[in-house]
Amino acid sequence: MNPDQSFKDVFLPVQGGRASEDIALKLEAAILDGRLNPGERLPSEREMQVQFGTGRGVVREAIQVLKQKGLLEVRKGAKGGAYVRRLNVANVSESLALFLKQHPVGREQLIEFRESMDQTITLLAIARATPDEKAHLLAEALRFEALLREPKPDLAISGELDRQLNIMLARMARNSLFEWVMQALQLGFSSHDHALYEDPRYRDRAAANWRDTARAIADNEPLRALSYIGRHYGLLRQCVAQMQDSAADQEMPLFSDTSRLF
Amino acid sequence: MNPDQSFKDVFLPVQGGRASEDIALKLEAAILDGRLNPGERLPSEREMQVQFGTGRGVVREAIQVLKQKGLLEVRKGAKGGAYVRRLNVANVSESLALFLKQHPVGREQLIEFRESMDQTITLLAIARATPDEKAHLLAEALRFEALLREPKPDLAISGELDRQLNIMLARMARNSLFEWVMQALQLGFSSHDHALYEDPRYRDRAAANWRDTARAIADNEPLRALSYIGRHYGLLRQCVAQMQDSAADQEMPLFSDTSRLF
DNA sequence: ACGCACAATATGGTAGTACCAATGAATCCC
DNA sequence: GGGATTCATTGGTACTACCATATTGTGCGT
Repeated sequence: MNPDQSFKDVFLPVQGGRASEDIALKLEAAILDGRLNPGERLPSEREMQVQFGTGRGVVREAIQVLKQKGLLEVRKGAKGGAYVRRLNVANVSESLALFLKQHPVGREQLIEFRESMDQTITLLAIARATPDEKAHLLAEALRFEALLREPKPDLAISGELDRQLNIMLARMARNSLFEWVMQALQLGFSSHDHALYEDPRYRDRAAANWRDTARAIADNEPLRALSYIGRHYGLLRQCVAQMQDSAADQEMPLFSDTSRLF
Repeated sequence: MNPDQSFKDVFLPVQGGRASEDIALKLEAAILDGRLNPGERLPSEREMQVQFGTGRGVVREAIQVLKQKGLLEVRKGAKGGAYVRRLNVANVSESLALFLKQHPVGREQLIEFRESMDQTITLLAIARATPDEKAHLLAEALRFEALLREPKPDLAISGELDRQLNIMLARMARNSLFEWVMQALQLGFSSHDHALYEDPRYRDRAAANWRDTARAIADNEPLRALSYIGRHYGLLRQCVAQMQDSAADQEMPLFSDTSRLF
């Protein structure tokens, strides 16, 4: 098949009703099956307008949709235009976070889910990760612990490090799905863990627990590791329950006036 | 990240660069915090065009984005317009499926992930589901088995029933996250299970195994249930491996997982 | 020849208008 | 009173013009 021909096939006039959707679907299909690769640049809007035989508006709307999906990146100015982009988990996380905002899930459900994932991840990591990786995880856990023992630890940095530890562990499980799901959950809901390290009463215990977990993994002790995982989530449950109690009087104001929006 | 939430600002024209994004963010925020509820209708495009002080194009683009996100549903004609919609898992599944199309994950990784989820789900379901639910699951599993024992079973119906069984089981775990994640995975990747029921050599065994699993759950026998779960995925692994052998000439690279390290 | 300011150009972003298409409601005719 | 017709509302599309911005080229001055 002539690559030029297949490339030009993407930009054919649409006949159906919803022109912008058709164009978006054509472009998406072209990207997904490799006729358009990440980094490549689509023709300019005015050019596509001609090649699709439509107005510029529908081309723009199609580009908007694909941009929102994370498939395109649009730049202004000369040599600008729509560039094919490689998807990353952030798009899935965003979609998931949006969904969970309309379908609020209980804290306990979220903790429970993550706990079960972490258990599996830990077992897989012990079985599959290299000794170097395990040593590195332990070293990072120790660094994390030392950082949290500072008199005034930087919570932003420590939160990021905690996130990194989780991702590192998930990666050691040698199954991208665990890594991605954990990442997606964390991107939208790191607030709970944040609380754990904010409170000085839990901070040290949580950090020490991370260290023990990493050591158990490095020592190839699955049951001990699982025990520490359970302890981590036990602390988390205790912490969020306590925060909920102490902040019981703080009431969120209700927004019920739709008239002010327009 | 921090849009100005002063309520009066929504009346004013946008001054920054991306007007359509601003409008989309405003509307999304209004939907998420309840100022616009599912079923409600937004003003017409021409009306919003005036109220936002912009052209109609940017309003349309904003609506397109929110429609793509699943937050709006647009109808034509009189009494048409943009209606606020309640999100469902399908949007997350779609996003996940799109991501996985650009980051192909190995069959084994997918099976492994689902197996670990199913194990947890099964344990939770045994502990939490009512006897009625367990009896119902068993009844459906028996119906499923009977259907697959027909001389020429309808694979479309049986596939749907298998999906229903999985969702039912996930629901019995009393944690929506498991249900949603399983649903999201199934919506995009039911092809593997389909293969299991296509091959007559595996069909009967897989169906009988579903029945045994359901019975073990109904009998509150967690270890036996886990054993059957393992057997199910063992069959699935064997089946897809066999199909891969028989179609060895058709090679598809499953590992493009060469993501860079940070 | 070099470098910096300035102009030209390409391209997305926005505004505005006009018209088409579909849909539901009001109206009219039998 | 009921069915067909007309009408108004509203999204869908086309076209044009202009603005904002970023890259590229050009020319002037040193």
